[in-house]
Amino acid sequence: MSEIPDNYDPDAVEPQWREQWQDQDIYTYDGDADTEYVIDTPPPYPTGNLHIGNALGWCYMDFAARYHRLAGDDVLFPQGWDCHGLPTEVKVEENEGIHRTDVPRGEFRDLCIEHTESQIQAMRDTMNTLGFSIDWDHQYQTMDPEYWGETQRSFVRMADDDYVYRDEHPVNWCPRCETAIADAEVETEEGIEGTLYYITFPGVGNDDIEIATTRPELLAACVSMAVDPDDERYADRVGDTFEVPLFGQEVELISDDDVDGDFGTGAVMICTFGDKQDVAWWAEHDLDLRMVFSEDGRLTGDVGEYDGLEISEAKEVIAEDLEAAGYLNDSEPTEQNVGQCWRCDTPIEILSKEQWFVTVDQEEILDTAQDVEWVPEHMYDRLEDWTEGMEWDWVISRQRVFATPIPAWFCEDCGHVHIAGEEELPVEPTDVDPAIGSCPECGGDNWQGDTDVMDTWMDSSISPLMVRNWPQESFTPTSLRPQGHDIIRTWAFYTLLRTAALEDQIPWEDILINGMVFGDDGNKMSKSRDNFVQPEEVVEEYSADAFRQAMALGGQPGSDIQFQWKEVKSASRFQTKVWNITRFASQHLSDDREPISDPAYRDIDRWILSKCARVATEVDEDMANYRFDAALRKIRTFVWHDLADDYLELIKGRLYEGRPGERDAAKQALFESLSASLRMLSPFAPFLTEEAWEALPGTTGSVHESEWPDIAMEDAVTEQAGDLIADVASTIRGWKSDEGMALNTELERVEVYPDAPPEQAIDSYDVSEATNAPVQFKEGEPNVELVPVDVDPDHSVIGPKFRDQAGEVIGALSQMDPETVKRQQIGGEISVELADETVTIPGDAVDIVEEHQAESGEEVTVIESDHATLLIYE
RNA sequence: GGGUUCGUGGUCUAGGCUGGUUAUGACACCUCCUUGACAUGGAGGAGGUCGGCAGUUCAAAUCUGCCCGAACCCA
Repeated sequence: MSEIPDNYDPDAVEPQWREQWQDQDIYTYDGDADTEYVIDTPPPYPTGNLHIGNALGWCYMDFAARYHRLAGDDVLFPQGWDCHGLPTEVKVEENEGIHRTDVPRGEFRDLCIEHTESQIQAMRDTMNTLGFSIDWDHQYQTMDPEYWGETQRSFVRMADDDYVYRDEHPVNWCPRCETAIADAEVETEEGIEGTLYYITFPGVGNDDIEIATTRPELLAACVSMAVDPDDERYADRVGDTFEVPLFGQEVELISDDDVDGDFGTGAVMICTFGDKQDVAWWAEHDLDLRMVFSEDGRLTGDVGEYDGLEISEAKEVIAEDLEAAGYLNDSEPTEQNVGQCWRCDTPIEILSKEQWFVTVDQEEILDTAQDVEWVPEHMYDRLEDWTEGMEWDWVISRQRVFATPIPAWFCEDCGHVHIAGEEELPVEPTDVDPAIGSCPECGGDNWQGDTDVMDTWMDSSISPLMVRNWPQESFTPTSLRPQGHDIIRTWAFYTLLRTAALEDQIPWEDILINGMVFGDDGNKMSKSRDNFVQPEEVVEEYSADAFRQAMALGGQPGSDIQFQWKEVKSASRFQTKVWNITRFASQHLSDDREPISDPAYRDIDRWILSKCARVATEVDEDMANYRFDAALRKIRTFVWHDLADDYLELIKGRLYEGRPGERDAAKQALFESLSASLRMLSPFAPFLTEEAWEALPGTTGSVHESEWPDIAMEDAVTEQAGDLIADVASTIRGWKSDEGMALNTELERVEVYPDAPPEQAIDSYDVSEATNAPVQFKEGEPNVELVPVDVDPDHSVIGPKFRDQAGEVIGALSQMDPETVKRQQIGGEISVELADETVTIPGDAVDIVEEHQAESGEEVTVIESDHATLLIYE
């Protein structure tokens, strides 16, 4: 016996274990076990705030990590930080009141690093609060030279294999961030209000033509015009020449299938570049290149008086001038879709720039993706759609500062481009000259280090390699990649590409896509809707364990879930229940209890152990398949209903006043089933189960270092017997409650007539104790009137036999007198009269529902329970 | 416009792939009950045309098609 607190107080318990676990290093990865489970944890952007959506993903990882540890795997649960990027630069500029060009590059980088470190600390705190079993010895930051040096190595190797190349090509350009961005970083904003202008292009030696455009500011970049080849309005105009209004260049009308004849006037101008379609036409028809935008989004070059105007200004001024000059015929409001920078929502432009690219080999990426197990399966479709729709290679250079430097130099004398050798990495080419010394082309030594840096996805897309200690160790795929569906086209896509290119392997065995977390009102969480919940709030009000359970039960992994306070509340109640069960057990168990080799188990002991064994097997499978919702539900049902409601009540008699041998057997089964329950529950509620584990006499160490239950006690016959006993006990309990009796009211006797003859004699000891009544299990029929009350046809027998007559047969059966049906059933066959014939059905095609009824005046109460008829004598 | 997912009592959710009695559980609601782990508990109850329409079938929440509605991705 031991004394443990009456109440479970998570506010006191959780912080204490949090600290203790840190000292104990219980989540440490050994690295030399036979079976491993390695998580390619997402490196979040250090925003300083781990929001509830992140928390859902981390809960899933932690459930998997803790489960695999119990299952005996050597688990690696690392944590990285994707530090580089524009938001930090902007934040630092804001905080310091500077522009990034105001200070030397190195100094600006240092400010970014300092800022990032404080942000990481805040997020680590939240992760620890929520009890994630991260191995902090395996932490990485992409801004550390040890990391970005490897990003550079991956760049160098991919350049050697011709995946990386430098070229001039149109790229998406954010004029605010003043950098190239990849397709994946462009988001299309729908329904932007714009104006559609109808503009006359004077014919050169022929009639004028009218085009419609939303972007008059691009007239200076106009290099051609196009119509649908099937458009009869322009059938004989293709090949004619026209003069671009205001700017004067002459352009030719061409035809192309991609022109939408129904839009505007059916004629469009082609500019370099208004959008991707322009790029396609430009390439296909070998048109001129007229770049009129600067990197900061102003008109420049051959634009005459409009030089220096911002795009939006230029649009207005040029429209006015067109009108004044008589070229503008009409204008009307229109809705358009605009590509925007995903970081700052600025409409992007397309500029032709010399940049670094990574080849997108669609086939290689899809082959790799197909070898990965996608959970849920359909998420693979998203990747396939995106991959097949890729038109351009991945532009990886960015014109920024806080990112991995591109390890390359340009020879100022001859223009030769030199890429670093692996041995000189990590390298900041703007600070040092290449190891090669003089230029291999011209022998000069005027090197200009590349000031461009890499897309941050170049860092994070090697995360599985880095987790696997690449390149020191040969790469074997990690076990799990968890991530949100919003970054399938980026992180998942790039990682597949890179691992295939660098190591010709899959990056991970399984990819688990988590859904989004909505607010309690079903809407997307937002501060303005006042449905915004921060994980810390939930911990404060209830507990981290309750939060984790609510996340698990929100829905099956992959689907979006709704955060619900009521789930947290019910989880919290369950924890109280678990605590009380543990408290009860601890009152009866002692630390010096020796396990008995051959306990004198009664039926109900074998029953709870058999159930427990089956639950452990089922939950094991659910956990392995990432069905955390189903797993936790099964554990809860078992603990609450089988263990607490039924088993505990049934063994109280033995525990309080049983003979020693039988009492010890009950103790042993109680210990086994509770200990197994705590272990199965520990991935979901690590704090509660650790506290309970410690309180439960007979356990040692941490529950998180224990093993998955292995109870070889599954036995269908015993379960059937136990189900009957539990059924009888709870039926009597329920009846007493209905009758307004105390639960311990003494009864003269209860006779039990099982519906199906049990395969073994039923042990009535515990149920008699629990109900305070001698319970006798009888064979045959009770000596009370048995009244057939209903006919229950078996559709699966009658259906196939009578096919389209089945409905009629079932209808007729239900009209028959149950008494008559029963009499016939005893003879083996039942004849059923249909509208115009009589059919015979086998007796086993129906069940007769019968009720036992006490004849009036008898001193007995008859109750039908799930599995038996009970005769209660008071 | 294309693709994916989803629609189950008041709310959230399981089941759906593999069609067959009374459709799971939680929260809320109503009634009753302090019994030696637990009133943060226990016993019982009410509440559903499984989005709609058609089809396949003896039989559809489940399979098929169309429609309506929602979310996400892409154009």
